[in-house]
Amino acid sequence: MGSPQEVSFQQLCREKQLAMTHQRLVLYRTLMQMTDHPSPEQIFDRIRVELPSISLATVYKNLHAFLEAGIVSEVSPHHGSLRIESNAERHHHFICMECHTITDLAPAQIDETPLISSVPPGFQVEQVSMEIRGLCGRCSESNLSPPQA
Amino acid sequence: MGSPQEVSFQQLCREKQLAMTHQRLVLYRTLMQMTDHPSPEQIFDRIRVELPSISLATVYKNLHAFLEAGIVSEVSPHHGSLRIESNAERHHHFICMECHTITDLAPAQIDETPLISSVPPGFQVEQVSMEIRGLCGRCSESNLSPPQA
DNA sequence: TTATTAAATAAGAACTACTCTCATTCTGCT
DNA sequence: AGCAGAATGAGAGTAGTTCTTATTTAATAA
Repeated sequence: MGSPQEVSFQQLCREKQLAMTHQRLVLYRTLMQMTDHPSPEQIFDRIRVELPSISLATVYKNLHAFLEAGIVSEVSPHHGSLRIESNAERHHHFICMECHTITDLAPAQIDETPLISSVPPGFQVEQVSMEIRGLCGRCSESNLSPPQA
Repeated sequence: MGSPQEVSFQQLCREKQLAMTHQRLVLYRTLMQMTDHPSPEQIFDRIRVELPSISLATVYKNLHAFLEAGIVSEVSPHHGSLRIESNAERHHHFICMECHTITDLAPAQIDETPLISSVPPGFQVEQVSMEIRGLCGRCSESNLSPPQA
């Protein structure tokens, strides 16, 4: 008992107002080891080796708890459903984290060479796309307004 | 019959080796009007106003046909399932269009100011992320190898 | 340390987004 | 017009995710 990692996770839970359960500790340890952007199912499969009785719903619920607490983040903000792009012009996107709408951004002159150079050898680049995440005008406003009856 | 749009869509279908059906024409027209990155369900709801008997499966099938033909494209390459990011360091992603794996890219020095300036007024920027789509090393290789028994 | 209370868990039902199957209809060619 | 292959509609089937509820567990107070 009391490995450095376990101690720091206990602290993290206290900070984020989360109860420190055994399941959460194992999930946390597993996530820190899986650096390849796993899906909930992949995480579940790996955790079950160590904790055979854990439920998939617990994995999902705690992933959401960790996401809300900022302990981990989400790579793809539109995993819920396919989104179609009919604008063939080169452009970038603004994604609202609240209402999930996607707004096209006017094409900006950006030097992408340093980015493309960071691609490992053997990989084939087809398309570069940039996205900004945040709050759209509408959601930004409604978040500002004080809670009133 | 024979509006300019209809004629050009007929041509497009011929180029892409797709039969020109009434459903496809209406879908195409609808897509060109919806510039807000709609989901298949939203597209279906809108098409049904004009074509009440169309089936959702037809919308999905033709969206895939249009995607393959390059008539439209897809905004989010990971809509299939949630993907977790445990790397808190600032970095960007390479997304393999074949096997859907996500590879972290080493942080590159890029001037993002022109991109951030393109955000409409009233929007709140929280995070800028860049992704490169293409083929990872492994998929790149297996695509090159000649088809043999 | 134990009692209390609120929160977390396991299990499986339910729901949503999407795909498949197949009988019928339509398109493109002759 | 006639034919062959492709597309459609309807609904069943599947995968990923969320909800519900009874039980267990953690955090706090006594």
